[in-house]
Amino acid sequence: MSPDLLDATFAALADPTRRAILARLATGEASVTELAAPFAMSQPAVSKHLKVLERAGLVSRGRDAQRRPCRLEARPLKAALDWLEDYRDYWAESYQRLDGLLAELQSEGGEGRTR
Amino acid sequence: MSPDLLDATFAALADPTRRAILARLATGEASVTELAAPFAMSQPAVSKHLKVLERAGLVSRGRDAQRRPCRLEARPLKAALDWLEDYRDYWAESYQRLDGLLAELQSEGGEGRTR
DNA sequence: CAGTTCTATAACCAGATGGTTTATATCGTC
DNA sequence: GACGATATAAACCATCTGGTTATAGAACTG
Repeated sequence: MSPDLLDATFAALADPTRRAILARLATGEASVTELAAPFAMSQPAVSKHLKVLERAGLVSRGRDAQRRPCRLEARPLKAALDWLEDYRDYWAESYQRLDGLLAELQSEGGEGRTR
Repeated sequence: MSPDLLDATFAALADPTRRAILARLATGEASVTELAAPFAMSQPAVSKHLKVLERAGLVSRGRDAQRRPCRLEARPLKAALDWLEDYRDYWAESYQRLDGLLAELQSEGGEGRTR
C-alpha cells in the first residue's frame, strides 16, 4: 500500500471527532447535518472533517436531492489494521517469533524519505 | 482507553519516518544516531520524532552511558488495533452483523467534544 | 419565482507539526 | 581537564490543522 494512503488514514483516525463520525456511519448512511448534530461545532467544521475522511478513502458520498449522504468505506481501515498486525507478536506470547516480521517491515523501513 | 492516548497513537503512526523508526525498533533496541542514520534529515529532527513516539507511549528509553537506547512499546499499538477490530465486519463477510459493534462505539460516539 | 434547507467555499486565525541551524549538556577517553 | 561523541534544547520558519464567520450554490417547497 502506498505510504501516503497509510499516512492519510492514520492522520484521519487521530481525531476523536472523526472517529465518532466513523462510528456513527457504522450504523448506516447519514447526511452532513445529521453527522454534525451531536457536536459542539459548526457545520463547516464537520464538512472539513468529512473532507479529511474522504481524502483518506474512509468515506464516500452520494447524492440524494440536496443531501450528500456519507457512507463508511472500510478498506483503508483494513490496510491500517494490516500494518498493525505485523506487531501483534510484540504484545502476544513470548516476545519472540519476529521472524516473518522483518521482511515485511524492510519494504517501508529503508526509505530515507525527507518527508 | 482514553481518547487522548488513541489520538496520540494514531497521530504518531501518521508519519512514514516514525513508522520506519518503529519498524527498526522491532528488530531490537537502538540509539538515536543509529535510528537517524537511514534518514535524509538531521539528528535533532529524529529526536523530535522520538519525542512524539514517546508521548504516545510507543517508545521508552533507557540510559547506557551517553546513549539513550530506544525500545519499542507495543501496548498502544494493541489499543489502536483493538479500535480497528470493531470495524472488521465491514470488510469481511456480509457487510451485516454490526450488532455487537454499536454498544462499543456509543461510548465514544456521543461525546460532543469541541476539540 | 421566493423562500428555505442542505452543503460547500472563502477568508481568517491560533496553535501544532516538521524541518532547519546553533548551542548546550552529558559521558567516556586520552 | 580537554576532546570527541551522543543527545537534548532553543530559536526560527513554513506549512498544516481545526476551528470560526460569512457567503454562495444547489435543490426542494410554497
